[in-house]
Amino acid sequence: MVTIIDVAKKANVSKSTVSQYLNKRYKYMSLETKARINEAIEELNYIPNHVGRSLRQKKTAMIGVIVANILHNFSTQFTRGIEDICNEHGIQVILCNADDNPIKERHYIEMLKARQVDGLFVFPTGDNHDLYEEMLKANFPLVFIDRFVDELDIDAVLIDNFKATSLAVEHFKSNVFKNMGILTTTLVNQVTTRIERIEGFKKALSHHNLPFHQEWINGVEILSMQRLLECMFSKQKKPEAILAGNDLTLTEILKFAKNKGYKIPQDFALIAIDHITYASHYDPTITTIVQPVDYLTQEAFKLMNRKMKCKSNENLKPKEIIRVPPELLVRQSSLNTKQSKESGEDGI
Amino acid sequence: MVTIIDVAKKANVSKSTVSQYLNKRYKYMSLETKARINEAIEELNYIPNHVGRSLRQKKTAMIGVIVANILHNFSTQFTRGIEDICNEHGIQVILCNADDNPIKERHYIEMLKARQVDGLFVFPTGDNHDLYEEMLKANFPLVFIDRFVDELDIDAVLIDNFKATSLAVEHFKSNVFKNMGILTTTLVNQVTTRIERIEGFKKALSHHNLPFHQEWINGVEILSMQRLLECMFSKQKKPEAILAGNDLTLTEILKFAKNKGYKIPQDFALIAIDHITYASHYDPTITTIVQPVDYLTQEAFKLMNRKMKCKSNENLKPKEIIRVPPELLVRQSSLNTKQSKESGEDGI
DNA sequence: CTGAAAGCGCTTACAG
DNA sequence: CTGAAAGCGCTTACAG
Repeated sequence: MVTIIDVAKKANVSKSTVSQYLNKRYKYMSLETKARINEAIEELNYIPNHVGRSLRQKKTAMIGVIVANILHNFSTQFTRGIEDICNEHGIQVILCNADDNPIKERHYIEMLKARQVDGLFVFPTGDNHDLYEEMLKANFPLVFIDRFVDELDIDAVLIDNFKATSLAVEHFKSNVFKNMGILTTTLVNQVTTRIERIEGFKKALSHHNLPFHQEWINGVEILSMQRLLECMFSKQKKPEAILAGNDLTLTEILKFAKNKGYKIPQDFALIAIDHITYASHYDPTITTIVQPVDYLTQEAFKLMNRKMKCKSNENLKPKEIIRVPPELLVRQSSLNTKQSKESGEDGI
Repeated sequence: MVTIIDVAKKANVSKSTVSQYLNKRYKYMSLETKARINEAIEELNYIPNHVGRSLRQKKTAMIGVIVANILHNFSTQFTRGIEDICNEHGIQVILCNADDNPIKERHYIEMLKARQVDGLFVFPTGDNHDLYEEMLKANFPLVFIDRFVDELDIDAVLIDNFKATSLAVEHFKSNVFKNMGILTTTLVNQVTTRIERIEGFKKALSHHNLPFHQEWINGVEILSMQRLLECMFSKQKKPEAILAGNDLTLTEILKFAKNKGYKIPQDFALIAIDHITYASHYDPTITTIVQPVDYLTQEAFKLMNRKMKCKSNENLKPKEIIRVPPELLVRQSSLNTKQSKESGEDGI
């Protein structure tokens, strides 16, 4: 392992000077010295040890990302996006998957703090308020993604869930569907997301004077979804249109339709929130409401960057919740075949 | 920030003793000292700084994973699996996406080495032989995944491509398809994977005395696939069955079928290599050849672990290429509707 | 059973 | 314009 001392010896300077060179502080450096150091580095194939630097500088140029559940496509999208941006800034990303498990989340937060990451993006599982609060007090750069915690003044970036649900309801309405429901995943602690999507859906129904059916408004665990759907569709009165709250829910609904022989959109119309890889070639093509992930990651990074830069609490703005606007991509699954015969934007 | 010195002061011992405690070397430690240190740690809410430890111990308990292209589902599967195992061993994973770009790959390798990762899993893009060789010489723990480089003695873990392609060919044959083709992605440098799947396919054809059609055996860039498929299907003689070399290729084939109105398996049968999320509820359900990811990650970790443990070259085994056996999951897309009416294993 | 000292590879005032 | 010294937070022989 070649170190800064080896370079210094070879170039006949002190390690201080080599360090100046490495940090591009050329101001007072003679061209000749610069050239000699450069040469030594090349010859020795020297790569500065980031651990030494991190210890001394008390920063690591690493940030942690703890996703609640890596199986959601959105987690992967966010990770890719943020990694790209961080990479441009010389920051490395450590990815952790809490698996919807607050205990794992706690473990990762502690691990990442021990590793002295400069900041943390968390999709909070919602059960480690003491840890969050501690980090907040210590002024540790922390940004929540996709979810936030009401009681804590921690910044967050997330989709505008009210906009998303109302886009869905309006689109269903304009396709002359009246009786609609929403299905989404939920865990006991993910209060915000669940409340927002479900509340947003209810609000939109009432705003548009659409009938309200409590039994079609559900947030349940993935494992209960087949049973719930069977139950819903065994009744006399069935929903005409369903909004899937996320990609994993969509999978369950499609499985259900396939197994029971329901045709979409003839038997029920369908919209899914989230980017769905196969949306444009599924049969039928699937109407989706997508998050502008690029914009979202940019905003998230901006927030983080500001926090990483300011050391004192003083120049901090109050809690900021950034809501990015979702977009409706109309395809076949949500079109009323009895009313209109046009196909989706990139359909058949 | 509380350090080991704060703990030492509070517990009235030296920092050496605290360090012994932290490293669970209790052998010569009085119970009373132990209790005092434990108490001090609790009270101060002390978390040992991993950077200091890393610098001193010359190891970081971090490993890097550089995937060639994160869009392949297999990359995500591998990452999840290896992260789980590493986590059990107290190792953190840093994930990087080379985006099929050797320049990015080089950049990441250098970055991760500067960060002193203890080992590296790489899905090699195939164009940084000098770097690989350098690491090999330096006895740096390096394991290739999914691909390997012929000329270099670097261990690798990958699917048995010959088995995979022959499973597909045999299954097609037993469904009385004769005229089959293979389509897969390729980049100039991914020589091994491409050769193996294409060679394996050819071998299986000849082994089973099946007709060989050079024009149906292709490895091209994703962006050229639609054009290629159009061309293939515009000819008088069309393939009866197609093997998709991976998930991204499958997407292109499904898009093509959808856009051109081809029915699967009536117009052509289809098998895909890789785990496909929607395989079991797509219409038709899709026959796949999946990699045993758990087994694969375990083998990969075992190799890595062995390399991380032995310092000298001496007790190293010669180059090891571990090939994990793929599994065929029969569903509807590959069944000959003219011959048999049974449906897939988990289909309608 | 415990502590003083050295050192991991860097950076950063500061002196000259 | 360059270098000596101190120190970041740990661990590890070694001494007692």
